[in-house]
Amino acid sequence: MVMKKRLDNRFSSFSDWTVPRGPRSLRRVHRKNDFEDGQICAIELLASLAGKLLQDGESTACSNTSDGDHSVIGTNVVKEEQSNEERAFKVECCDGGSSQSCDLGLENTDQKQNLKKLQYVDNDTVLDCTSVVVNSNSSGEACGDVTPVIRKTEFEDYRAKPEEGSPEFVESTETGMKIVNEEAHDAKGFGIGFPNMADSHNSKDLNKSHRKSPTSANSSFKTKLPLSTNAIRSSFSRYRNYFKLASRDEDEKFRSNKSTIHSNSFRPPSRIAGRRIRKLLNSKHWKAAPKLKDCEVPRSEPIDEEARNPFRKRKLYFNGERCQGDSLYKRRRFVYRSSIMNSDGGMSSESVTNSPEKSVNVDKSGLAAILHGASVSTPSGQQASFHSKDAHVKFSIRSFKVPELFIDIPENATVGSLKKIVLEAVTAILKDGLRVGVLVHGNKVRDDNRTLLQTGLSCKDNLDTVGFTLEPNLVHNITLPLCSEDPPQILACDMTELLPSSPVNPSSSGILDAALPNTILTNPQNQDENRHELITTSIDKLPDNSLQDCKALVPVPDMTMEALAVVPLNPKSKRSEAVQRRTRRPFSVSEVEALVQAIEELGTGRWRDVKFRAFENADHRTYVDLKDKWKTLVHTAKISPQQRRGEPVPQELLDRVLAAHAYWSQHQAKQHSGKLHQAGVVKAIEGSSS
DNA sequence: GTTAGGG
DNA sequence: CCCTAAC
Repeated sequence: MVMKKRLDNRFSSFSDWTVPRGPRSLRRVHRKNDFEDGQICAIELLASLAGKLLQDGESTACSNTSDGDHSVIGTNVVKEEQSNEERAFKVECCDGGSSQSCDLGLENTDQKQNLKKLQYVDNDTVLDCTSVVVNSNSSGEACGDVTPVIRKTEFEDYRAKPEEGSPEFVESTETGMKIVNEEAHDAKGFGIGFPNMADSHNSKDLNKSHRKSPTSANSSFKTKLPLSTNAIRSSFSRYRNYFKLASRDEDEKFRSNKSTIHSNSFRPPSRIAGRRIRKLLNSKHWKAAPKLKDCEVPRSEPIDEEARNPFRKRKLYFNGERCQGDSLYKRRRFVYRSSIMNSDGGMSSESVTNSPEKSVNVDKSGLAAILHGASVSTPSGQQASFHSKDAHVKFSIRSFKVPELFIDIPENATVGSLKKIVLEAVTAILKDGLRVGVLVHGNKVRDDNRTLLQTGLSCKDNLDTVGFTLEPNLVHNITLPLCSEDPPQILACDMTELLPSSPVNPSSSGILDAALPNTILTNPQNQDENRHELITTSIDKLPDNSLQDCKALVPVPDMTMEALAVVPLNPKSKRSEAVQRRTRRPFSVSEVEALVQAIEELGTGRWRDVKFRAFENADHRTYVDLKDKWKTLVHTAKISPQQRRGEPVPQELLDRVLAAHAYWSQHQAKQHSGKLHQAGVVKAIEGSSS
């Protein structure tokens, strides 16, 4: 009876929760679990957590009245008190974490003293929930007992979809990334998911229904990411791979159920928006330093600890920030990234975006290194023979471009501390070891066995087409201590230089397609000359505590997609250009089909609607993109097949394109497009194509 | 914020 | 894809 009461209470409290943004769908999913098959897990969790709390209680002097309240649970007094607690706890964990963990909180937060600790535990728990893959050592934190359970449920939850039954799925981040990677390159991946998309076209309400009742585990992750702010993401950094693994393709390409896109308040920052912000920032640079005061959270960590490792504090900070809800979300707009360019010798605020989308969509990330003025000499003796050992190609790298860094630092932090942070971040990025990837004409050369000659890198003329990428050494990710939160940052480096014996592992060449774990850099210790070269700005020696105020320094891998895009090899083109072009993402046939269908139904001139209808969850596709694609599609359909390039679009689709184009051209889609027309369109199209 | 169209 | 004018 008591139990029932408690449960009821708990459930009702759920509905009262007002978690800002994305978390909703997330919670929905989790709640579903609770109701259906998650009961046991939840209870297990509770038990585990309770046990853990008790253990911790010994040292924290927190009383365990949890036993006592069973008897009074039903009383108004207790109830009210509880609700307060709940509220408090809610604030603590409303980051959109699993409802399970929140449940736990409710059950175990009888003591206010426990709140703090609980919060800590819960945060860890949440983190672990999302990790699944990462080592669970959890650095001996209180979550030790709890995480496994959560992990299990979470894992099973979404596991069913992405990669069922793959043992390695849970074994390592690296594996996860690989899997993602494979999927990313597997056209089938999309094909599998597409049916859903196609189906949705038949029902305008589908999206809505999806939102109302997410059915795929993917959605949970989908929403999860958007939820997190940069700061949050940084906290989740090491789990990024996991996210990717679970949802990247589906989330990105398929129409998973994201409910936020329509919401202005929580619209996944589109690139457009990002650019806008970026532009804004460019003009305002550091003025937009976030005000973190209201975000401050009680720190459970000793000062000296913070001083010792300033970055650790970030975790706490982020945990706290996650509680900020909307304000936090809004505030993220003020978070900026900065990039360090050796050419300038300084750093410049470059962009502010931190779209979850980006994090999800990132294909390539890293640090861009540009090799300017690469010089290549082709020995005269170089013959056509691929085995010529005498021929040499010489490269020289003049500069590297460091990838964007995400820095979240309080206004009152000193410039010196900022410098130090930047330096540490950069060094940390580099210290973890990098792999070099070679790009030719923007395409990655995966076969290490190919010779330069074969690759076309033996002649000067082709040197401009060579690019290099620095890939994180994934091995490090796996061994990262839970607390250190310092996943290696990915560097996309673009140098015109190429080392013949670059240690690129062909098998892992796909790494770039997996998002790198977002990481907070810590303890950059290895600083070699080369690294220092990256920053010409002198860095004042600061006392360790000078960093005390540093909230976070995070390399933001997710932005990588854009930031990492290999810098144009052509030195003359735009080397100093801060804003880099988005990486090209050719539309797949499935996407084209979705687009065509949407146009057939909606007509042209309603690109926003088309976006929401057919690409709502493809964050990397803006309606402008769709419009442009349609434009090219129409053009493609008009030209001869011989003139077409890229992935061939089925003639059937092109026919539909022409038909739809013709129809809507005539019917002024923009004005009165409606359901009335739809039937006609389809009809006309059918007639024309048959 | 969207559209439309040139680049 | 980007950029912008126009709405």
